[in-house]
Amino acid sequence: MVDLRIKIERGKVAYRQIEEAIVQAIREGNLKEGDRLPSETTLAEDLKLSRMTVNKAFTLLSQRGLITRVRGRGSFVTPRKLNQGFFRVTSFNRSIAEMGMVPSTEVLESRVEPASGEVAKALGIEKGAPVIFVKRLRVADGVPLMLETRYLNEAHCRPVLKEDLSTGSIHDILIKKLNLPLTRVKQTLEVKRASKKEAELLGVREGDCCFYMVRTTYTGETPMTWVHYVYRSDRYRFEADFNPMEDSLGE
Amino acid sequence: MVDLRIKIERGKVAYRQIEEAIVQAIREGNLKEGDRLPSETTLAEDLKLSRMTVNKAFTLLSQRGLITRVRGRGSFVTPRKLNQGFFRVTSFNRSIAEMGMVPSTEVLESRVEPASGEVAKALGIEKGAPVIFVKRLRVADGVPLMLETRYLNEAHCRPVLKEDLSTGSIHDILIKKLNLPLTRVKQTLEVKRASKKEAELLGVREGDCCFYMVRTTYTGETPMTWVHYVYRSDRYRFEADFNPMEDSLGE
DNA sequence: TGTTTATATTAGTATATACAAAGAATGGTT
DNA sequence: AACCATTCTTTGTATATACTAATATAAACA
Repeated sequence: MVDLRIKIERGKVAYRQIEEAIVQAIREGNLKEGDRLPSETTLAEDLKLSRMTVNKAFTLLSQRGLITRVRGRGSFVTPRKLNQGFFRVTSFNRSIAEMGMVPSTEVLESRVEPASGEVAKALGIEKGAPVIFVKRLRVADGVPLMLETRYLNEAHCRPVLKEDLSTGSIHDILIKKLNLPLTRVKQTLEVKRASKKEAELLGVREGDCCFYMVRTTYTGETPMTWVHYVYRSDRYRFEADFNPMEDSLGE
Repeated sequence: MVDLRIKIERGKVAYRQIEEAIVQAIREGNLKEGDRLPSETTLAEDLKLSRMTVNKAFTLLSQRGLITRVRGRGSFVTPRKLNQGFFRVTSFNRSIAEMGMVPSTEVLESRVEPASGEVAKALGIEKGAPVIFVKRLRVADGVPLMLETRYLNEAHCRPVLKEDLSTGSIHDILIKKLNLPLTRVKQTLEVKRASKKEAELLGVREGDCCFYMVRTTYTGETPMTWVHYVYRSDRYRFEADFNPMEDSLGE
């Protein structure tokens, strides 16, 4: 059994502190995949809290997929791939943080260049018009997970270049700093073999299969960004949990 | 204030019944966007349950995004206008038709068998209980595209076996003929290499990368089907087109 | 009239308790 | 050894209670 050494401070929400402490323990390796957590009862006694408080923390961790609970046996750290909702646009940083890992970003390239025919078509601008080009490697706990190649509509997104692209999400910058609400998303997802360069950056072998997502985001009817994502398929999976309501699954 | 007319049966989990009743009220239009729900206290009194039980149901509904709770004001049905298309999954037949091809289906296997541990767990039934097993090859213009392995909750879906599984969608049969609305979908999507048998059926080489989707569909909180899909990744891709507003707002 | 103050309502959190249900461990019987 | 029943551990659910914090409402006041 692992000793968690959690210190509960008063004034803050207790079950969140438990949750956070366990996420951190997982992140730091003090809790590894398959490790058993203290039982709700013993942890409650240790922390001088009610079992229901610990129970609530465990329930939330279980809902996040971080732990698996089995009645009569105990609670265990879930071994799992990383998840991302395919039908959702969440920031990379947020989803990684939710999995209990530390996200980081390496900016590989970043410049203004004239749009190629393909880019111009995707962004609905004229060929040769300026676009912002950003290439970044997204990392979780030091492990490269995803390669992002992004083109932004320069006419609307120019101030992005002044921002620090190695920490924040571009998504957030557009919404919060440039006040460009993303009102529509179109994306496709397929499987692609890693090129030599992609394989090097992602730390896989050339020819390994990756998820390949292409996404266009719009403000109103104006395309703002066109992004290609290459995800390692051994470390990533897409997850969705939704209410289809009525007829959406039919045929 | 809307009268929910919920009837709590004993023997079933109470907070799930509340959850389900409210989801159904929303689906049937008895609760509309922005409508206020009864307060936790009054609903608890009505149903002769503890407030904490109602609180748990409301918390879950809030986590699912179906209701919004404001301390001091009450709980309200979340407006979903901005999310149209968010909960959509383009079905196999529809996407094939959209590409201008003719979908067809070959039923490979179809029988009732006792549930393995894994299947039992997925469907929330007892190991060894009967399940309907269906294996089908989905084809477009004569080209095999997807292999579907499906387990159905026999207790609820028995009449499915009388239906023609080579044309219609099983979803349609459940919804229209058995009156089992599919109210919730959970699915994961990853990349998998084709086994020898899968490769033969799909007409690809063994070890080729495929999409591998696992989907559980629910009627209320009861799992109805558990399906594994293996898609040829050279011929198939996933598309989405939706409005992400709500997700973009949150931090 | 407009503003402040007190009060009621409502969700958020925390506790203590109780029993149910699933799994593990034990011990005895055949 | 194999099998069965019993007991223990652990999570799952439900209840009753208490207090906090955000909001709304009503009353008091200037």
